[in-house]
Amino acid sequence: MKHHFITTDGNMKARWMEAFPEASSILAEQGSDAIGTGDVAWLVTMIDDWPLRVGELAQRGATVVVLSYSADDQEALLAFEQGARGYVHTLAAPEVLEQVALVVTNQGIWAGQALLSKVLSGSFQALRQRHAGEPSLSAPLLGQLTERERAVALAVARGASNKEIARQLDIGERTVKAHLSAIFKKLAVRDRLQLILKLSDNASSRTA
Amino acid sequence: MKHHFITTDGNMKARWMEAFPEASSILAEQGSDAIGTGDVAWLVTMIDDWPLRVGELAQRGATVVVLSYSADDQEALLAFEQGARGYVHTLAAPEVLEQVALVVTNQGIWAGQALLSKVLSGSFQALRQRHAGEPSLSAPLLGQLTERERAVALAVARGASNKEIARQLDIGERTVKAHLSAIFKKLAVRDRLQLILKLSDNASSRTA
DNA sequence: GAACCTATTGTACCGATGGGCAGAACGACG
DNA sequence: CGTCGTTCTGCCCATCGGTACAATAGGTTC
Repeated sequence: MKHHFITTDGNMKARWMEAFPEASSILAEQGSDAIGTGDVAWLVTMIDDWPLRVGELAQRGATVVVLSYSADDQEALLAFEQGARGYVHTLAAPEVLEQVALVVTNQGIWAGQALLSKVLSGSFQALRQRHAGEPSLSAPLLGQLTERERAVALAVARGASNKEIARQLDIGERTVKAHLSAIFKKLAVRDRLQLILKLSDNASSRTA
Repeated sequence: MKHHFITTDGNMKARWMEAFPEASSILAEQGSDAIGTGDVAWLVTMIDDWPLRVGELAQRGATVVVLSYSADDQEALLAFEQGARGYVHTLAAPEVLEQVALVVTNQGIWAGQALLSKVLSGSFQALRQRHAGEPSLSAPLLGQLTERERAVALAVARGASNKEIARQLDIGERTVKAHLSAIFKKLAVRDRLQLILKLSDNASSRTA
């Protein structure tokens, strides 16, 4: 496993050498033939078509880390979209670079804290909606319920109370509870709150 | 910061002990009281309601890593959806586990390569849309709330109970109720159910 | 300083919720 | 015919959720 630093001028930063004394320097104009599967390619964003290069390298089986002077979330996401495994500041300390290498070569990713929290908190929502269109999650969710349970589940998803559901379906409130208990168990949620969240996550693509 | 391995049988794998000699073993049936804020909770998917446990632990401020025998993207996604910071194979080597711990305790996430490309490429488009449009999904709604009320509202939107919110914000359950009453009045909803629906409605109508 | 907002917590009440235990009716399957 | 799954219901009980009626304390505004 080798380290390659791909730059526009072929100049290696001192701290790069410090972190990886064996690393090679590659000019952006050069081809990527010297980079093999499993190698780590460090690529700076000074290169005009760096996103393309990232994709190309990732395709070849290289582990790509993008080095950027800016801490731009959009840029980072673009990098990851192209298949990069890491996104680090160009001026990162040698110890950090070693840490990054350790992580990315072991199936991890490396990105800034701010970006990660965004990805985890916000974008997963959208991603789940994307997956919801497939018959993988949404259909099996309601599909594993009986007809009556499904009716109750949908009523709950609208925010109805047990009493309201009972009236709507013309059954006793106790029966609604019974159905709900079955639903909770089947869908592995603890209460109607979680059920709403679970359902709305998978239904928003169809109701919206 | 402690490491806790939560399993169905209480049996710790040898490599777990190797990676974290100080780690404790917790039975799935047991409560999570021994796990504190900042601790790392390693949770196996053998546990029936592991998604729920993940959410619960994450809510408590623990750093959750899901251990699974299968490398299932959907499962991993579910894990992260519930607030897990890592998703790693149950049979991962001790060195890998240590790396995972290092990453997740530093605000990083850990997941398999295949999933990451999916997640990040999806997130990229989601973030891009979001940044192009309004700054926040339900900004107008949350904007009329105080900082504390907003925190409570967001916790409710995740499906948290009053007790969980109290733990999370380190305040009394009674105080949570007080904030909730204020929220209900301001947003003109009758209960947390409607609040969730109102917040999620606002989110989907904007992205659609 | 008074008025006001915010955050915090208390006691108490009551309806809503979830589950345990139990039973009955019905259709399907073997 | 017996078993199983589904639907429906009863009673009881523990907990949760929301609110009314308070109080204390730290800020800001006028």
